[in-house]
Parts: sequence; structure tokens; C-alpha cells
Amino acid sequence: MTLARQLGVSRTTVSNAFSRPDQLSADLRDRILSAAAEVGFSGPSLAAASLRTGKTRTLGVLFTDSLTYAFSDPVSARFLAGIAAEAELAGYAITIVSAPRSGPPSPIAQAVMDGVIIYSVDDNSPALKIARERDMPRVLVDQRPESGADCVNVADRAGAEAAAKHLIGLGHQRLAVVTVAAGPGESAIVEDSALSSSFVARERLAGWRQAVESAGFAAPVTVSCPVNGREHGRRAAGLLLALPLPPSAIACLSDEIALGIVETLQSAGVIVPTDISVIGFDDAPQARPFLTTIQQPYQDKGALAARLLMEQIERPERSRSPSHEVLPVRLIVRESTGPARR
Amino acid sequence: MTLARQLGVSRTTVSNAFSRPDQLSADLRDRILSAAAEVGFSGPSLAAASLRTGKTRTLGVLFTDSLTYAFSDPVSARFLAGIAAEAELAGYAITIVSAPRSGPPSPIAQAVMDGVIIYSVDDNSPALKIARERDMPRVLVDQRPESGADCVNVADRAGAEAAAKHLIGLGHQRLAVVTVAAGPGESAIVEDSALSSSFVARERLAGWRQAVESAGFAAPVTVSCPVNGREHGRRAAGLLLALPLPPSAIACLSDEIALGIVETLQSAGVIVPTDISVIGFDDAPQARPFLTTIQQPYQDKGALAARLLMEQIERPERSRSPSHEVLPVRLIVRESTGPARR
DNA sequence: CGCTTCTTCTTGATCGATCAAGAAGAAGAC
DNA sequence: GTCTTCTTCTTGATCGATCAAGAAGAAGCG
Repeated sequence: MTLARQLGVSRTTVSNAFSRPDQLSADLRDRILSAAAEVGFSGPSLAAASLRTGKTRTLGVLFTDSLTYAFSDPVSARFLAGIAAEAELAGYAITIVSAPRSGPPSPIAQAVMDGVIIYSVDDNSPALKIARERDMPRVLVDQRPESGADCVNVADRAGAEAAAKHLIGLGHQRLAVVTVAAGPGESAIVEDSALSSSFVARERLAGWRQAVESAGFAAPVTVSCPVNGREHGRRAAGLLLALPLPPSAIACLSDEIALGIVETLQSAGVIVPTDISVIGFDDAPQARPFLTTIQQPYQDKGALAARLLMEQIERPERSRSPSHEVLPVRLIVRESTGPARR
Repeated sequence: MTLARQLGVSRTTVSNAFSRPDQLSADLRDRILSAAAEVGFSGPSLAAASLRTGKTRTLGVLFTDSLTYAFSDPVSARFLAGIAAEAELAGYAITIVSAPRSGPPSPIAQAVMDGVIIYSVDDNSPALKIARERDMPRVLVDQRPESGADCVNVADRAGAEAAAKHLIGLGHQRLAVVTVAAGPGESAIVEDSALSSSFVARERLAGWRQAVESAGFAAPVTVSCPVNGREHGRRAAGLLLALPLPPSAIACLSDEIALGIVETLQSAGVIVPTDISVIGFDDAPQARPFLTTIQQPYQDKGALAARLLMEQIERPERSRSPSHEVLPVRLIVRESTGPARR
């Protein structure tokens, strides 16, 4: 603008000097760039460019609840790493916003992005609604699949079923399961937690119950934790140990919960797996070397989601039919599960 | 625009319905909002708004080298968590971009943000230059302090000195140090690695050398790894063990490197700390329960950087003198260091 | 009634780059 | 010499919200 006038050239020419070198002579381009550097002109305004072009080369990630959790939990951090790796390759930046259940409204309504990956957000989160209303490319990850959108999930139900079957195969008949249903309050034994607002939690719960039911056993005792975290696993273990007839095996929604349970059991003098078997979910790095778990490809999940999103952004053919990917899981047997006592 | 015409009101009124409720009657506002929902109007365009206002409510983070590393390494993930926690509170989104040494240019030039936290970027990274040229609020973290900018650092040199003094105090006289100097190639023994392009690495190296020198010992053998990672620690340990006279204590740039070293030593039958002492740096979660290390407040570092940046963004008084913060470190003695053999 | 003040809404200008179209001049074709 | 083609650069319109200023009408006050 001012720069253009100073040099006696037009704004378009200055614009081209930065973003379209073939549209002007090398000589003039050099003159413009060096004059720009002198004046301290920091390149074209991105806001203006993206207003005109409608592109920002930014992928959004709408994340669960708290961003602190997103980065601290190894599983979600590596999911992000998967996204980041793909984004980086394609020269996209990634913007991460939280979907807080309460408090200040999610910045999702304000954040600049070409599309968004919605990861493990509560079904009834206000941020989810906003994200859906913002009309832009979208990939759902660990959410209830929607027919109109690209979705990436893992075989949660089958994985949970495999976990329970593994325990049943070892002779366990009194199973407990520990899930997470976001909310305030403490870990507690619940009657029916199929109501969790997390799709993944519901699926895994269904998988456990299905296996237990088809083996003909009583429905498993269910403990529900308010948050995914080790300390809540510890509390859950306390509750289960206090039962008149404690379970002989415990299936958990995550490895963090499982490790919390193991900690409490061990410090109560209970031997894992001789007295009680424990199985986790995810195969987080910390599951090694002890915890038996169900492995899910969390990093690939992120990469796949990013690729799907970038494809939508760059080729917005409305005709493309949305893909619903379900990634495989695998039972990893380690030392925390063993045969039931006679 | 179209919406405004449909309702027979002006664009400003529609704009106000979304962003300034007190400027119009509740009645009209409701009408506008419901009409918007009907038409599928997803709210004001952020690009346009940010073009006009110059604000995006987004904090940028320019990150080291690879984003995958940023999320996988617990120390940097928690640094991000610290930023995220503050950003979240204030309703800012965070955009993370990498500063790759090679390959596609960093999206830093393209990404929309109100300011940027530059974290542990190589002195001569092209992205750093670009970030500096983009004229916006800036906080340098783990970079060589610049007089004109807000800077956050930890007492790297003092911490390294404390680490070396701890070893010397235990009677060790033959020290080795293992640093990281980004680049291709393998871990190798180097003569002078003061040339690392990472400020933090140079500081820590200076701290170790200072302690060794003032104790009157020979300069420590120095191994340089190309990347911060456990496997490079393992290789470094191999090199040190192959020396005619291996060191009796090893100080490392990071806990990851240190743990790699411990692994190799142990599998070579060397007892840590009886035969060789190892000390790390950072006090990453995985340092527990074994590794002696220097604790640095990586999460607080992130939070502080975010606060400084938001302050710059929201109160751009040019007069404000930049703050140079140096956060304290602390020696945490665990089991990987012990008295030198006689 | 005449005056100020408040609420509610509108108009014109603006942020800064990009696109589509076209002008000015040089070069090549016959 | 004229006609086409190419290179290099410019002009006008546009993206969509926001700001500053102000108009129209209602309300308050003496």
C-alpha cells in the first residue's frame, strides 16, 4: 500500500513479488523485496489474504476437555503427534482448541482454520454444537459416527470384548469393569453407566458386557471415574477391594486407570495377577512392561484423520462419499493378567 | 450480507447481533439469530473480522524441529501443556508450527496468530528469521536472550554446574558429558562442541566444563548426539564404554539421553551407580524413580511464556521494558548417582 | 412546548490482499 | 508494414466484517 506508492508500482505488483514470482521481472521483484525489508514490511497480511482466498493452511483440532490433559496424557499427545506429522509434511499449521464443559466458551467459534478434527468430545458439549454449525470440513475421531461426515474410530467394542474374553479364558468369573463418565464427583460403583456421554466409553462398556453375558456370567460390577487419570484408578480399586466379594479380574477403560488400580492393589498387599488380574486399554507407553492391554494405533489414527481432513479441504467435491474408517486393535498379553485362582 | 438483505436490516446490525448484543433490541437480535440458523449462516467470518480488528485470539508456538517430537517428548509436551492452560483460561487458541531445518518451509510465515512463543529453535533456523521479521509480539523461550524481547529461560548453566559439582562431590574425577547438537549423522565423540546451534546446549556444556575446570580436572570427554532421544543415548554409552579409560560419571543434556545411557550400561553388565554414575537434566516424568537429575519447571515455563505473550498482545505499550525471566533449577538426587570407586 | 438524552438502527469508509481484465511496449511472423 | 503474441505491469471490483458518524424516533425534564 504505502510501500507500493513509495516505489511507484501498483499494489498487485507488490503482492505478486511475494506470492507469484513469475508474474514480474526478477529485477523489479528484487527491488521490491529489498525495499520491503528496509521499510520493515513483514510480508502480506494473512488475514487479508485468507479473507480473499478463503484458505488459511491451518488444521483445527477440537480437543476433549482440557488442553492440559491433551498434552499430558501420552495417548492423546501421540494422537496429536500423528496429526502433526501429516500436517507438517503438507505445510499446514495446527490449531488446538479445547471444548470445556463449563467456564469460558470454547475458542472454537473464534479460531481461524480450514477444517477441524473433532476428537473425543462429549456428545453434549456446547463446543461440539458450535463446531458443527461452523460450516467447514470436519473429521470425527472417537465420536459416534455420523453418516454425513468423515469418521475415524477404532474397534473399541471388539477390543473390549477381546479383553473380557481373555480374562474369561483365564478362568475368571467375577469381573469388574472401570469406565470413565466425565463429570464432577468421585469414582463410584454405578448400576448402569451405559449413559456415559463419551461414545468410546459406551462402546467399550458394551464390549465387556457382551463378552460377560455370552459367557453366561452375572453382569460385571461397574465403577465409573469422573476423569481419566491414575488417581481415579486408585480410588476405584479401593471401592472394589471394599466389596464383600471383590472381583478376580478388572477390565479398565484406559491404561492410566489400570495402572492406578495396580498401584492400589499392590500397596494393599494384593498380588497382580496371582490374586487379581488387571487389563488396560490403548497400550500407552507406560503400559510397558507390565500391563496387559488392548493396543490401538493412536498415532496412525491422528495421521489418518489429518489426511482425510486435508483431502476434504483441498478437494471439496461434495460428491465424495464420506469414509468411515475403523482401525484394528490387538490384545497384548503382558504380566498383569493370569489364571484365576481355584 | 445476503442475510442482511433478506431480513431488511443493515449489515452492521447483523454484525452486532453476533458480537455486540447491547447494540440492538433483544427482539431483533433473536430474529436475526434464528434467521441465521435457518439459512445456515455460521457466524461472522473470522478472516474478515481479524482483517478489520487485527486480532485473532490465537497464540502461536514455533517449535524446535519436528512437531512429532514436540508431542512425544514429555518435557516439551508439558511445556505446551503449560502454555495451553494459560491460553485456555484467557480463551485463546494455540497454533503450533514447526521450524524444520530442511524440507518444506515452515508454515510460520503463513499461520495466523497474534503473537508467537519461540521455543528452543536453532539459532540459524530459517523459520527463526521469518518469525523475527513478522512484526508481532514475541516471547523467546530457551533461546539466547535478546535485549529487545521478552525472554524466559531456566538457569541452565547453574544447573549443569550443580550436576557436575554433585558428581565431583561424590569423588568422581573422570567425567564425560553428553550433549545434543542437531544435525545429521551419528553420536560421536567431539573435541569442541561449544558450537552447538542450541543455546541451551551451549549453556549446559559451559556449566559442566566450568565445574570440572574449577575442580582442576581434565576437560570432560564430550559426546554429541544428533537428536535428543533414547536411542542416541544408547549409542553414546557404547562410545564411552569403548574408550581405553571409560569415565566414572556421565552428565547428560536430558533425561531421555541419560536413560538411554543407563539402559546400555546395564545391559553391558555395568552397575549404575556403583560402576558408573549417570545424571540427567529436566526431571522428566520418566526420570522417576531412578534417575538423579536437575529439575526445571517446564510447565511453569510454558505458563509464564503464555502470560507474557498475552500481556504484550493486549497491552502493546511500546514503552514496557521487556522482561528477562530466569527460572530456578534444583538438583534431585535419586539412585543413579553414587560415590566414585576407590 | 422546546430542549437534551437515549435507544436503535443505518450509511459510507476502511482493513489489505487477490482476481479478472486490460493497457503499453517489445518481439516475432509473414 | 501490419498483425499477432508475449511479457510486464496497472486498474477496478471484491472478499466480509467493523468503525465512526449520524439519522429517526422515543423518552425525560423543566
